Amino acid sequence: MPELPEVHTITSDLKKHILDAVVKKVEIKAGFSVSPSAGVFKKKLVGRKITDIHRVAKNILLGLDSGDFLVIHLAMTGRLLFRKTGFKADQWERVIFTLEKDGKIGELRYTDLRMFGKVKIINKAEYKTLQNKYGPDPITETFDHYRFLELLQNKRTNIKNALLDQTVISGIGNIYANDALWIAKIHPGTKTSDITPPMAKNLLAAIRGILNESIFNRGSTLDDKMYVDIFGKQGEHQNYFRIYGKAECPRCYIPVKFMKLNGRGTYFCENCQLKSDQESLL
DNA sequence: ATGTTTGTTCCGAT
DNA sequence: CATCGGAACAAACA
Repeated sequence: MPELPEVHTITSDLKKHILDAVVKKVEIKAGFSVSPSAGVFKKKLVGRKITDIHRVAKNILLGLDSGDFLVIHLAMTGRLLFRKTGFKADQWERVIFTLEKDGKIGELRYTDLRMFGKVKIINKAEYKTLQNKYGPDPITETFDHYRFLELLQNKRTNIKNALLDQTVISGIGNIYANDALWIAKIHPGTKTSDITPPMAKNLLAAIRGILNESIFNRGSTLDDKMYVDIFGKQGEHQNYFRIYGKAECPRCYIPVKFMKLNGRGTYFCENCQLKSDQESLL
């Protein structure tokens, strides 16, 4: 479930609590695969110190003193939970990392219901490849709406699908794509070729605004409670959704339209989110 | 029981 | 040949 704000929240909390910790033990539960093989994975991890923690797109990266990186992608239902040793078992445990910091022992638990998430060790070269895969990060990189527009113009799809394309702009998922388009008053089905410079400018500002607001609110926890922070606490941003999951438009108070666009649930207001061909009539 | 789900990747189609 | 979009991945819930 996590998108950029949720991954950001987890990453910054990890940085506060487990930076400089040493990995004492790694347990991989039956039925879950890590990369490389479980044996190599453990060998590259046990005894290593975590010297750097940051986010790349929706990936959590833990830099090790060996130069390798532990990469965790939570996909739809992954969680990272920081627990005291002996704390009751969590649901859907897949990998347990035992850590020691300042003489204190704790566990970082990777749990994942659907197991779409990825846990792997990569080297420096693979880290470069990972970084290069992604488009600009809307909150950590400085780029303007001209560059954004250029990236969009290279696509032949609708704007919502382009926002979800991590090679165009990274970190946005379905929820924030819906809300950003609503804030920018752009119809999700608008062809990227119909996006004008003012639209790109508004949209980039909307994306940055909504992502930063959600980070302030420590991310969004939906009804299924899948996203929680490393201490098991829910986010608050679900209380501030604009159009995602809504029945009526907060601006127009008319019923929200729902459709499937590229297989993803898409909410929009047909009154205030205009397609560009309609916009030209204004 | 069938349909739905915050993400990504693979493969067939265009 | 590059790009797009649907299916698949797996499990719980309504």
